[in-house]
Amino acid sequence: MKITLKDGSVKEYEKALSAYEVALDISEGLARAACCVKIDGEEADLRTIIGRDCELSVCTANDEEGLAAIRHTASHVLAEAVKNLFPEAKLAIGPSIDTGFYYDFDHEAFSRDDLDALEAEMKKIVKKGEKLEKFTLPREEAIAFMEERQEPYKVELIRDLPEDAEISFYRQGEFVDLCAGPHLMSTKGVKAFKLTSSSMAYWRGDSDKARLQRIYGTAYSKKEDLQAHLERMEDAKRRDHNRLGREMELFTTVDVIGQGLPLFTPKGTKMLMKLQRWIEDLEDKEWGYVRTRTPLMAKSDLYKMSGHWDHYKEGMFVLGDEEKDKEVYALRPMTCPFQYYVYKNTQKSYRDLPYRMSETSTLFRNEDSGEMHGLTRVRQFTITEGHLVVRPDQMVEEFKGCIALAKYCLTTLGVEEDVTYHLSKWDPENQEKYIGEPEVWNQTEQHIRDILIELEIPFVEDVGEAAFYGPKVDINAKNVYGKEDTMITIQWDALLAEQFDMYYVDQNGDKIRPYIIHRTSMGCYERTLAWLIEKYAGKFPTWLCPEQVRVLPISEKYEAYAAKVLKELRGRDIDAEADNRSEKIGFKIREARLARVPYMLVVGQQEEEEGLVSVRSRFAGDEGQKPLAEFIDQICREISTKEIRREEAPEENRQA
RNA sequence: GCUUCUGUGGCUCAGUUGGUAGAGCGAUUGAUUCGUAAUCAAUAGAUCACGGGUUCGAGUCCCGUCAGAAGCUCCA
Repeated sequence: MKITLKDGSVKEYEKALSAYEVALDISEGLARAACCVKIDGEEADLRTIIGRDCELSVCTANDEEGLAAIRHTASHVLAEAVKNLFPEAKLAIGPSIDTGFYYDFDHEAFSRDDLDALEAEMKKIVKKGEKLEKFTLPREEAIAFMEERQEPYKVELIRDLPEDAEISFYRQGEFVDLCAGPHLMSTKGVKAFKLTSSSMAYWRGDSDKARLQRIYGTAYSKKEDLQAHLERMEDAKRRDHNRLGREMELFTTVDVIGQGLPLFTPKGTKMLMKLQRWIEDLEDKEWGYVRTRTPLMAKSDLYKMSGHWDHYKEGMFVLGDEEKDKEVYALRPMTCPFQYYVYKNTQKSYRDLPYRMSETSTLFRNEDSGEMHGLTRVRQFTITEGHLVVRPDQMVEEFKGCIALAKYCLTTLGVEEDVTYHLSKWDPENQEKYIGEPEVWNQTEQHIRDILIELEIPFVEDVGEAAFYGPKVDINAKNVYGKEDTMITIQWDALLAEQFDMYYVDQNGDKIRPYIIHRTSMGCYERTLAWLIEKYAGKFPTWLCPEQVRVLPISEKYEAYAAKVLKELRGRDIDAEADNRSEKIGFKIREARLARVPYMLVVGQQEEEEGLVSVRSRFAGDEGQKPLAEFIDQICREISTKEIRREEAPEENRQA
């Protein structure tokens, strides 16, 4: 029997032996560090008996798979600890996840004190260092075994396994759990762990099923790694837009105004206006868009026509009472039908297409109260919304154009490397959720796939994420805690024109149904701002800063000169302020830094005579003296969006 | 919507077993007019989220409402 190792070398053995024994044969150190193995690319347990030729690689805590095995074992240790301290708790499931692991229990809520007690109990279990043993049972015996132990959730899991599946269990001391593995050889390998939080979770993720208590934790092979992880979480907390954005006075919320309704303060508003002026100019002057302004509300009739009244009424703010009032209105949750009527205002010829409409559009969605979060999930938001009405033969080119525009926006914001592209497809298993024929779906999905491949954009495909009228490209970004949000979406719609009776007249005088692209270029202003705050930790590119230059006279004597400098800066559309307080200059510099102002101009006697200013920048510190005019030109270049591709920011500003 | 946790001056937080509030930063005023990470002093500012309850007495205990956080579910 020949076993090929990761480095290409080959080991030969007479008879079958376990993966662990192979690791031991390679080196004792490796055997000690080993967490699991991959046999011909398949993840497997160290206990797996190898009896044939194969490729074997041993995974340690440095590999994704190895770390997962540690965490998975940690979740079993947690389950054992829970069973020890709370014997009445019922076990559900306990996998490893990106950031650690969790385990769900049917039990009353766990407090922080409970978690601390459980952590202590886990330490005891790890110290005992029981060996984990794997064994399998035939289906009926497995069910009987878990019934006897009074674990109804486990019984349900076994019943749902395929008839021919091997049903495996792991035993550590007294504790036994249904589990496919892989696991460490002993609980001793769970060296550094922490229970981070607990919360409710639904059995099988279904809000109609039982409510369980989930305990989250994280585990590493070394204390230092755990420490580093906890520090990363601390850093994330400092970048969190919901905290930093308030601290920097970009936005606030008020109890009596309501949930999910942020107020933008002058600095935040300035940033939003910079984004808005930039994107509107860009779309209109360089990408051929026309601008619309449509009502924020409409009669219920419109939503009945679009289908929203039946499918989305819960998500809308309805004004009036259907029972009593003759007419009921609702705030709009999207712009689509409004812009369709702009299109329909005049008859269009094939020559008029593509007809690209864009609107800085405020939308309202009545999200459930638990869904709101900072600026990323709100009840009122503004989006660079647009609909392109195109001839079928223009569809591919226009769709490409929308992706190119989105990419350009991301590049200008300096975040193009932080996104992932998704092709969101329909779910053929669930056809009643969508309209249109399967062939059309498969065709359009293939078109989009071809476009992404042609543009050399890496992407993943998600089943069941499409809109009901068509597939889409979603561009997602992660927040500081690793949670993903959609920033930009571009949707292919070959169906809705029919429902709204939209058409154009072709060469032969026939009325033809156009296709529609629903798209955003820069996304939703609130969400984009949140993302920028976290990306740059508040140290925005100069062009986006609400305050770009702060003028600091070293004493009152130079206030006149400072005023002159300020006037010249503002005359060139630079956002500048002067700090004329009678504080020490060092103090004023420190404050400007804390406010994350990118440039400080320290002005005093010498400068006034020679027309110079002393420049300090947020990134580079003291840049020395230069003529005022030269400095102004430099800043103007830096804040011109036409010249921006990417601001060079020091390492500390980049997201991990 | 569900589960848990949280809610004290503008901000960050302290407040021990129930005895009617404290710090730092910030703000204001005065002095200082100063060259690169904190000049000195004084002053103001809190019905302890809101509404009930227990108690001789509640920031502290209980219930409800509102708001925030984490997670679940949802995001057409």
